[in-house]
This record gives sequence, C-alpha cells and structure tokens, in this order.
Amino acid sequence: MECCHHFQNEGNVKKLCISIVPIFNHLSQEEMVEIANTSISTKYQKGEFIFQAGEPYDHLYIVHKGRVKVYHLGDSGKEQLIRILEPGDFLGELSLFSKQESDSFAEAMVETEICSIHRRDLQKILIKFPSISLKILEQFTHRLEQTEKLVSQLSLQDVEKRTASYLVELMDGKGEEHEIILPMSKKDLASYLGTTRETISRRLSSFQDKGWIEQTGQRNIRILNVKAIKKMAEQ
Amino acid sequence: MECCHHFQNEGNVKKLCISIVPIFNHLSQEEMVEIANTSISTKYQKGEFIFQAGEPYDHLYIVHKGRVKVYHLGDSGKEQLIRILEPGDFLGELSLFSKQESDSFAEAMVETEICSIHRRDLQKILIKFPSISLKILEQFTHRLEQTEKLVSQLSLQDVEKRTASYLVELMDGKGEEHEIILPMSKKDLASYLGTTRETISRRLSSFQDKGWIEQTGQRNIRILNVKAIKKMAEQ
DNA sequence: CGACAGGTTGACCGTTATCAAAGATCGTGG
DNA sequence: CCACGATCTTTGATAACGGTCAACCTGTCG
Repeated sequence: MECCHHFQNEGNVKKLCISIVPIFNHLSQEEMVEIANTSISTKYQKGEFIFQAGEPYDHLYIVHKGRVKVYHLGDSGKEQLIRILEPGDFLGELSLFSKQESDSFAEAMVETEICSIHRRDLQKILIKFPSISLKILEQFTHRLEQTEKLVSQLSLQDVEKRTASYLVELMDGKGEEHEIILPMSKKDLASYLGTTRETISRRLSSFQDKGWIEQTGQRNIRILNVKAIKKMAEQ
Repeated sequence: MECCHHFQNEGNVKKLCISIVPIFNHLSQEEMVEIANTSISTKYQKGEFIFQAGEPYDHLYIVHKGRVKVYHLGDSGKEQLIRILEPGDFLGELSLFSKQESDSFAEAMVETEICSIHRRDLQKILIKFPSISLKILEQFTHRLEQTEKLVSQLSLQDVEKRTASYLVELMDGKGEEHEIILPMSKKDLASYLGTTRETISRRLSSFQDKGWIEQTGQRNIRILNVKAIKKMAEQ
C-alpha cells in the first residue's frame, strides 16, 4: 500500500514524490527524473514548521507523505486555518511571483515528507515545460474558487450554516445514513470555519439533539438526516 | 486622454482592449491582433450584468473601460463583494478549467466596455503563447494572496481593525496627512469588509471623533494620524 | 498511570446585525 | 438650472450571536 520506504535511496523518493503530483503526471519518465533531480526531499516531525511567517520564501514544496496545515496568526495567538494539504498538494507557490516573505505558517500535522524545488529551478522548468503552467493554473483556479467561497460563507452565513455547509462538503455524493470522518480535529475545524472550539461543539451538539447526526468517535459523525442538513447549509 | 471613441471600428476597440491587459503586454503587435480577432467587444450600462450566478460560464472577460464588481449573494439578498475590476483586469477565468456554472454575479458599476474570448479560443491561445500562462499565473497568485488575507481578516479581526487595515491599504506609501478616495461606495465597502453600512459608518465616525481622519466628501477621507491607524490595523 | 491536548458545558457580556427614521447626495428630466 | 425621486449615509435603540472565561470531562500517548 505504502509506496515508499525509508530505506529507499533519495533519488527514488524524489521521483515518486514528483510522480504523484497531478501537475506533473502528464510528463514522461525522463522528464520527471529531470525535475526530481532539482528537488530536495525533507522529513518533518509532527509540529515542525515547513516555513513560518516572516521567513524568506523561495521554494515550492510538494507534499509527498503526511499532512500539512497552513494558517495565519492573529494578535492573541488565535489561528485562522487557510487549508490542509494532502500528498500531491503543493505550497509556497505564492513565492514564485510575488512576495519574498511568507505571512503564513505551514506546520506538519503528522510525520510528513516534502520535496522542495527552488524558485529559480522551477521557473526554468516552467519555461521548458509550458504545459505545467496550465496544470498549476488549473489547481490555482480550484483554490481560488474554494477561498472565495469561504469568504462569502464567513460573512453571509452564521456558524450554524457554515458548519452544515462543511458537513455537506464531506458527505459529497453519499446517500442517506452514512458515516463521515472529519479530516482534522474540531479545534482546527473551528479555526477553518472562523469560530471557536466551544461554538463548534455547541452547534454539533444541537444538530445531534435535533436527530440530524450522531457523534460517535471524536472525529466520526454518523449522518442521519441529509435533507435537513442540506437545507440548513444552503443559504 | 480617452483612448477609444465609440465611432472607432470594432477591430480597433478590441486591439486596444487586448493591448492594455498586463498579461498580454509582452506580445508583439501581430500577436495581439491575432488575439484581438478572436474576441468580441460589448458595452454594458450601469447595473447590467456581465454574468449571473447559475448561468453557463465559458468566456474570459477583459475589462477595457469602466468598472465591474463581482459578488456572491446570500439568502436574505445580502451581498458579499469579492472584488472590483478596473480596466486591464479580467474575470471569468474560473470557467477555463473548472466549473461550467458561475456562482457569482458580475455587475457593471458604471458604463463599461468589455472584450470577451471564448474558452476554446483562449485555450488555443495559451498553447500557442505559453508565456501568457505565466502571466495569468502571476495575477492569480496576487488574487489568491488577497483573498487569503481577506479570509483571515474576516475571522481574526473585528470590524474596527478591518476598516483600519483597509485604510492602510489605500494609503499605500503616502506619508503623513493626505487625502484618499474610496474606490467604491461605503455600502460596497461594507460588503467587502463583511459588515453592514451602518457599522462602517459608525467606525469611520469614531475614527473621526478620535481625530484620526476627517471625512470630507462622501468618498473622500483626509488622513490625519497615519500611525494610529496603522497601529489599529496590525493585529 | 499520569499528564496534556482536545472537547464539552455553563454563565456572562461585548460587538455587531437589525429595525427604524431622518438626512445627504446624485442623476434625471422638466 | 432647479426639482424630484432614488440611492446612499448617518444616527439611535434593541436584541442576539458568538467570543471569552472557567470548570470539568475525555481520550491519547509516552
């Protein structure tokens, strides 16, 4: 199941790393190897930072294994979660054209393996393989969509509706009565939805009281009334 | 001063339209003409929609003249302003790779002239001129940055701080004591900052009471105490 | 088993939305 | 050029959503 063991040599790790990234998956083997050769593979323990706000910012990072959260920090130390990255996602793209300095934190949520490419190398690659730009554009488009949606939810909907919207996202296509697993702690979920642990806890409890859901494990939710949740979510 | 009169032929309008767009401005004359020939120029009156939520979504639109606002609509009819476009900006990019259907409204704020290119034509252009992808990527990067910043402001800062932040953005580099002009009505500003007209009005009045600003015209603000505003803005 | 992060629940209070009504400004047509 | 309506803006009073503080509970991991 796991594609990559720690006793493999680094070259292989990098090649595998590159090969799982959607933006590269139309390239030939040789092209991937070429790109892999310009990259560095690094391991991060849970809680370690890939980068922090204020640090110089000149690499593209590709998550190969594990999970990373990106967030901003407010005055009181309160964090706003921007997004969570899974294997194949990349971060640090903003550095390619724009700021020299990050204003966000990227933290490994579990043990994580990341390949990084320096901005100058990536720029060379983009010129050599124009099709990659299109792929990156595609992913950017998706993220922009997500982020703009989040913006309107944050100011048009109350916490209850945002919570319901999020559940609907997780339910995706699945039909009546099924179980979903939160991809993060409720603390992080609260941060993502722009609220607090306490409030998320209250809202989920109220959904449970209404018989819409049942909270089994601390990250497991059994959906009992899809319709009611969807109705709450939309507008 | 104005580059384009309505009695010009359409070809010229389109060429001018293309030529002012930053993402195209490194191309040769002939290349611009080629792109201009695949585009259509349209005029919109104030209040007219370029597109509405739910409509099919298959063009890239380039603002040539005027001003356009893009927003989402909540249940109660409350709108969340996503961004305002000036000449040279483009919209509809999300259609290129992603959704077939818009979930936002694009409305002309004044009389506006727009050139549109169909997605299939643009895709051809992107393949033919790879450097354009890089330019679009650059603009996307900037927008993503802006939008992510907005997200954290919406949930980490209260309205007072968000308002101060926005003023700081407008002040840009200018030193002590100068006048700034809001690029939109306070109503729209309220929408952009995720609050209401009334609250914006109160917050600006309170800034005025403190002697930080003076509200002259309805869109003119004389900045009196840059430091205090900046201090309020950051965290 | 103990410590610690995460989660729940309750009480309280502040910021901000909402409703209402009056005032200012803009654009249009007479 | 003025008058009108429409739209935007201001100000006040009120209510509530949700943040904060505090205490307690729960699960997890060394």
